[in-house]
Amino acid sequence: MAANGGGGRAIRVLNVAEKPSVAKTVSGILSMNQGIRIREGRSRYNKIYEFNYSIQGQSCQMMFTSVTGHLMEMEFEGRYRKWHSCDPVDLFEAPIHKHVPEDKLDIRKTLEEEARKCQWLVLWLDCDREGENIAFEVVEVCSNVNSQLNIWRAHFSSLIEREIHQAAQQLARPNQLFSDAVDVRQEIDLRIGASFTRFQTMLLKDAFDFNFSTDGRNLVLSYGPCQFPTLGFVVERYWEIQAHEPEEFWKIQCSHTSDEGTANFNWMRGHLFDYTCAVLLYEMCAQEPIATVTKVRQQEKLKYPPHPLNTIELEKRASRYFRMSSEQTMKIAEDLYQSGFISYPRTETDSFSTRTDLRILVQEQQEHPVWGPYAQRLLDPSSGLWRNPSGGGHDDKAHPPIHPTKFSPGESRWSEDHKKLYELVVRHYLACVSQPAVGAETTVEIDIAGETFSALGRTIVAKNYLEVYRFESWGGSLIPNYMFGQQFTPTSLTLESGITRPPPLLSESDLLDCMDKAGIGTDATMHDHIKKLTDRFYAIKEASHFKPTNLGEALVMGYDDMGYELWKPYLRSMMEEDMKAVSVGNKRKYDVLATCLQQMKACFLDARVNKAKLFQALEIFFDRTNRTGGDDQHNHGQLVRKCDVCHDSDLVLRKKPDGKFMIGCLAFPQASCRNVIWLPGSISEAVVTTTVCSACTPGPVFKIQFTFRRLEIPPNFNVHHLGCVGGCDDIMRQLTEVSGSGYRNFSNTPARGRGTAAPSRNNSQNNQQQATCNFCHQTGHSSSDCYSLTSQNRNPRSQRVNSSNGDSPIPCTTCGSLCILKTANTESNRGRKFYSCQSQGCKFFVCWVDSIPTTRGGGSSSATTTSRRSGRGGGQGGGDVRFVSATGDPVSGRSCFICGDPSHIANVCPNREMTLAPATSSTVMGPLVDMQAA
DNA sequence: GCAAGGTC
Repeated sequence: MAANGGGGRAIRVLNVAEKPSVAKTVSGILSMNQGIRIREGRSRYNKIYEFNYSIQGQSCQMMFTSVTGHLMEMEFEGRYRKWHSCDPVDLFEAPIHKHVPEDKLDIRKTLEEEARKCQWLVLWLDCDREGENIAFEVVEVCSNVNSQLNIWRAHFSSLIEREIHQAAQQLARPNQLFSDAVDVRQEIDLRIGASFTRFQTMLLKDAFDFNFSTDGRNLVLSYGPCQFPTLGFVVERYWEIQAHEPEEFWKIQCSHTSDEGTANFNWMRGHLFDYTCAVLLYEMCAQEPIATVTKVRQQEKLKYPPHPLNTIELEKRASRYFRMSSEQTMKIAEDLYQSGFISYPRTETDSFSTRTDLRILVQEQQEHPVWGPYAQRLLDPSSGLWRNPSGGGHDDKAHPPIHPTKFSPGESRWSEDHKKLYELVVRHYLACVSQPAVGAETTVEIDIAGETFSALGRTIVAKNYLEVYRFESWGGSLIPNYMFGQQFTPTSLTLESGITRPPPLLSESDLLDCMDKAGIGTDATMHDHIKKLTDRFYAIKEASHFKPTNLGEALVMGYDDMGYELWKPYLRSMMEEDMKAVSVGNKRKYDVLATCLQQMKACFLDARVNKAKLFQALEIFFDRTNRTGGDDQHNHGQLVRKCDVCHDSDLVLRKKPDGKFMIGCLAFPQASCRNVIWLPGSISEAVVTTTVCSACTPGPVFKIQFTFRRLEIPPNFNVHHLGCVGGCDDIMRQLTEVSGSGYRNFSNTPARGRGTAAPSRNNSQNNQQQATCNFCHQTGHSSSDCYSLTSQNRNPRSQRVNSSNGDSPIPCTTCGSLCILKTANTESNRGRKFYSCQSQGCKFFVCWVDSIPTTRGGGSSSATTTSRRSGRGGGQGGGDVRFVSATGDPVSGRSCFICGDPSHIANVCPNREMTLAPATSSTVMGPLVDMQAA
């Protein structure tokens, strides 16, 4: 800032912070807590601090107050605020303004009163884009009552004495570009959110019988650029789980027990999906089961403490360690912050400023009965426990990482959640400034018949931070000592099977992670978006994991079927990039707004044309109602043109309760305009498009895509017609003459080709309450639980494996349910057929059909119901059995190592059963041979 | 009855 000349009369300076706590702290620092007076403001929370200060030699009488976040809200003007006042598409252009909402009026009043008395205004808002935008809101309010104000911006990134004084002495001007970027976001969020929310709510709410309780709340099917991608993550994972087809794999497991203990050796190949290959390798090992130690490596390993805590980490860890929801975490954290026990809880920063006195925070914790002794050792230089914390690379330049600010052994008013969260913040902080845990690791590799196995042993040499950070552990076990070149016989060598499992549903921690990576929401709002999913009945939380409801899944499915990625995070990411471009001056605010809104409007109109996709998706899960209010969009109407009679309101396309279409003035019946165009009664569908008629004036007159009922129009007319009602369209005129208008049809002639069956079709097709399934026509389950619906019809995205129609199911040897023949579509096994249990709880993989033993010479390659696992592996016929590979070739020229017969391999040897342990779900062949005894 | 962003 320019110097203002020294001395002279003191000027009055109004200082405004983003929150009361900052006003208080900064006032304390600048006044050095001397001569400070506190006045009440109009608002209960926002006090006014008065003190004297000198800025670049200029004496200042400082008035320091605050707002509470944004002072203003963006809103549609007048009639557009009412849901039925306009077509939702109008919201892309409807006039908007910023205003101070009711609950902020007292803050505005304080600012106005103070601003009138001052010459300068200094803005101490947070140093981020939102802060800059709030700064301009404050400027607007203050300038309205005092246009002479000299306006300055203080830049500070932490509430540290030196930095605050520096900020006060180096005032700059507020940055309009930063603020513009936020204006862009606000406007886009409002227009997209309101238009899509009204559209889908009015379209679907009454059209379906939502068979869940709304707890007396009004059902709103909201859309938002943050909430929908958050829902998208939940649904996508759910689909991934549904699409998962378990695949069996095989691995060789080796263990060795000596006087010193047991070592479990893992196969370096991990596991193989090819059974035959695994058996071959296993046979080789089992035939020459001498293990030779090929490598012994001992090294020191460090396990580092976590980075300092930011909001997302706090939420994730509270969810993981205590199963606390992010919403509850933030509520408790806010309370702890308000009462002074922890620092500001909404921060992206995960590294401490070098100027922070880290030790003083530890000193305070020395008194604690549980972790106090650790804090004492931490401060003792001879313990060597201290370590300057490493940073995680994030810095919002406004707040430090979350850390304890005041010692407490636990307050009497604290809930269990308060205690847990305070303990987490303290222990996390102590861990951050501690040395990493030290472990001694021993890796031993052995070779058996050319196959490599390895075992890991670990002992913890120094726990260090793990002593205080009880939430983390570092498992490890001792293994016997081995020497390079040493040979031994394994205690057990088994071929084991496993089955690939689908990923779990998203936990809150996973969801926060997805949002963080995709840039959905901010640290202060992420938990709100998650909560919104449950509030809107889009998702439920079960055992700390999120699962989409039918409603949530159907909405995502509907948009997905339209081909839109409105439920994916890309839109938000693009907006974020545009905002950055605006904030650095690379793009202009109005250009970004215009482009984005134009694209979104086109998308909205497209979505409306394709609304049948939404209906189809919801019909899968819910019954249709007979209520005509279901398609409010049509009842309200889509804009066709400005009314050419009253010249005030709009002419809109409407669908009447009897299914006929008409175009009427929006002013009717409230106002007197009765302008109406009756459309042919033969129309089955009509949707206003974005195409503007080039002939009709005054424009724009939007063309309408009509669909006619074939039997009700002459054969030489097309059933599809892009028509205009402005007077230029001869086809429309002829069709109106031929089939009459909807009005005449309604009163005189019953419409042809129409019955009352339409609603009942849906009722019977989708009634989930019935005991008989509407899809497979079997009793005992509803269609929503029908397997065929789950795997194919209901979710077109889970067709990674297709059920084969032509083959009969076989009984499951595990659960008694039915196993059905499927075709794999995985990369490694594409086209192979296999049996798999259809029971959701069982998921038993039976076998690859092409690997099932066949009778030599019989030539049959058809699938049998034999299960390898059951030990009835076709081996009853003695040596008359062989294995065939997927290509039909013999897999090996080797003899059976059990009986020596060259016609088969050991897996199907008739003598094998004598050596087999009873089949279990995880161990197939072992322990095959007790090697020590052998 | 709509969004997301501040914050109390």
